[in-house]
Amino acid sequence: MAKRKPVSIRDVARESNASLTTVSLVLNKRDGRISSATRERVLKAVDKLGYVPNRLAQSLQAQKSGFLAILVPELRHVFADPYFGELISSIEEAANEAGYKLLLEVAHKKDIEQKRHVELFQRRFVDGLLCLGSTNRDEFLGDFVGSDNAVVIVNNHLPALSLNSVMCDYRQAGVLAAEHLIDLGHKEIAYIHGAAEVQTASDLRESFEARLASSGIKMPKNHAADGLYTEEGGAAAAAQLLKTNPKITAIMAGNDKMAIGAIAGLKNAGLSVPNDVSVVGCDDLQPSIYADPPLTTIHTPLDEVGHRACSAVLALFDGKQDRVTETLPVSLTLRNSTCGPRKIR
Amino acid sequence: MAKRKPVSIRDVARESNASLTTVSLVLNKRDGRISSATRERVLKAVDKLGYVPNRLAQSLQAQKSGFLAILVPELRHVFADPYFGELISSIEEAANEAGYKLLLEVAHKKDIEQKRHVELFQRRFVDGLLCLGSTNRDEFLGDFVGSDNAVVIVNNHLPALSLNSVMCDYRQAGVLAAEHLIDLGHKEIAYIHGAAEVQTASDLRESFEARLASSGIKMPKNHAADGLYTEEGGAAAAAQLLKTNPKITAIMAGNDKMAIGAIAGLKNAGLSVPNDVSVVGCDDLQPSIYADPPLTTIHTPLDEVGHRACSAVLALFDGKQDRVTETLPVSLTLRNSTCGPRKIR
DNA sequence: ACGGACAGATAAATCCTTTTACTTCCTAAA
DNA sequence: TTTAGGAAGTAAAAGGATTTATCTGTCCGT
Repeated sequence: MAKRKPVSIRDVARESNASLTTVSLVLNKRDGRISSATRERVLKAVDKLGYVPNRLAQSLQAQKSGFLAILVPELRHVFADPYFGELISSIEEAANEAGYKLLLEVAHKKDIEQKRHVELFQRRFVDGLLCLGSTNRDEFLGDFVGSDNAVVIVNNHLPALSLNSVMCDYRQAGVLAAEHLIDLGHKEIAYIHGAAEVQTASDLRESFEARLASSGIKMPKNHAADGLYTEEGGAAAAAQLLKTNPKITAIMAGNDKMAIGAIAGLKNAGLSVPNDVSVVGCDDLQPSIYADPPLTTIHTPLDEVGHRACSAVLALFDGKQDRVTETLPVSLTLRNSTCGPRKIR
Repeated sequence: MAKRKPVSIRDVARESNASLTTVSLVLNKRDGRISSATRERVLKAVDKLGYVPNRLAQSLQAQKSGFLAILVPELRHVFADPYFGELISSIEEAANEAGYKLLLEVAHKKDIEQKRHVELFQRRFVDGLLCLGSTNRDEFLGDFVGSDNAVVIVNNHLPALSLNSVMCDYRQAGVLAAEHLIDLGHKEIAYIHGAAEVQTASDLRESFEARLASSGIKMPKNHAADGLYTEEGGAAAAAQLLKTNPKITAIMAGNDKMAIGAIAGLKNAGLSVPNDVSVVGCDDLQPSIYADPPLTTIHTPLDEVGHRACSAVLALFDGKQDRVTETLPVSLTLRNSTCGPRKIR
């Protein structure tokens, strides 16, 4: 299988007895000044030779790659996480729509150390970058502050760095979740939180606690536990919380994953959800539908976030916009993991 | 924020009073014939100007893009599916290791109609292509047969098309699952299958039924139902199967997703898993661990598949290999969704 | 018959690197 | 003194497209 030499615009020019310029003009429909006879000749040659323009040459000349990169953290099987998956899917839709292709970038430590993330732009790999799962610890993102690179933080924001972002309103999420539990009559409420270095996680927790407080419900220190953003962590946290504080009747988790883990942990401890303990999640990803019981959770419009983030990064690249910070409203999705508190224990 | 003009090798040459060639030689370490004084001058200039080579120009000249594409089917939220996610993660690892970047391609119908998948190569977008979730209906893959493009079908094979592939042994999977249920003493066994146009799905089913048959266990037509490769489908299929054939004591599902759905469907119908009905899945993806009960399933080494598929596509591109068909062994992962059949009903 | 306008087409520059094929200048051997 | 050979370096081509500036003609008006 010898590699056939690909046809170039030169071959088309020769075949059709026209100049490179003419061929290029015809192909790019800037052919106002080309006679239809010539145009036909050129198109026939293109067809005959099966010519397709080499996009490396095009990009080199146009000074744009036509690629956007998606940067995800270096976690085990990160792409198998439906949170990232849903975002990626929606970004892909929008990118495809706009004629862009998507590059996958994992923030491998060694790449970051070598400033590969900056090279992504310098070396013309991409026109824009969408950062998923960023945390306050990702200092390398500072390299983009003040640069003219089109970078958008997706579904998060970093108070320490002035960067563009498109995200859900996690403060509103906290309020909605709190109000739901308050409305159901819960008083002894616990919280399973994700990593503190994720700003939206802090936002969620703070607003949740603040809303409880404003209704006179206090959350002591020992009513909070770290769920490590994993099912295992959620399960362990739930088990421990109820062991330490048997009076707890409801648990809010920082995301669906931990909530689902929490349900498993509670069941394991012989408790029934929601009859003994109500559980609320946050994200509303597909697995929450198939949880047992199906999870009551805060719906975050990740599709919308993905689409807007993609539009934003393109607007930035095109210079149509200078700065983007969008916050999208969330809502409560009621399923079967919550009910009123048990009367007596 | 005006876009700064990027530094090119020209600027470095000027700054260091050397020729383009010299700079290039130094940068590419083919500098045997460059004096160390000159080398130093060049490197200093590179450093001072912050020069990084433009990879579009490099790729254009080298006639290779340094990209591999991952082609996935056009399914809603395809990236949120942990099956694809796990494969993508492992492919990414291998690609990164080899210095390659990954491009995401969704097989959108309109793109396929326009032969965009072939253009991926013709236009030098990628050096190789990894096809996930392909089916016997994907006739467009025929465009790659006999071409010199580096294309690998990942975790599947297409009998109608002579293409490279790396996959798990789904025939062995069927045998292992069947033997497990036979060993437990089951006689009334049902099957929830995925799409018939997925070859490995047929392989799995056929070998499963054949193994049962060789132990004298027949599976009548009405012991099989389509689970549509979704949780919902699995749930519906399980419910229907048990309604029609109340004597069924075990169900094998074509993948974990349908198995988890089946468990939900059975529970919903008031049946207990595994005490009333055993359920076996196939894939061994993360959610199967957190199913309730944790799912007994066939472990398919997707990580290994991803790694090997990536190596294969690179070997093909480099011309080190002409044809690849690998089949990797699977194993049974025992969890709690199976036990012996209930005695009486 | 001459200048201007316009249609149709093209040569050459540009984007940025790598690589091939020299050119110079020395040194050491004959 | 010539000459072969090595060391150090560079001009130019190639890779494939787009775009700018320019060049022929032709036709019209005066």
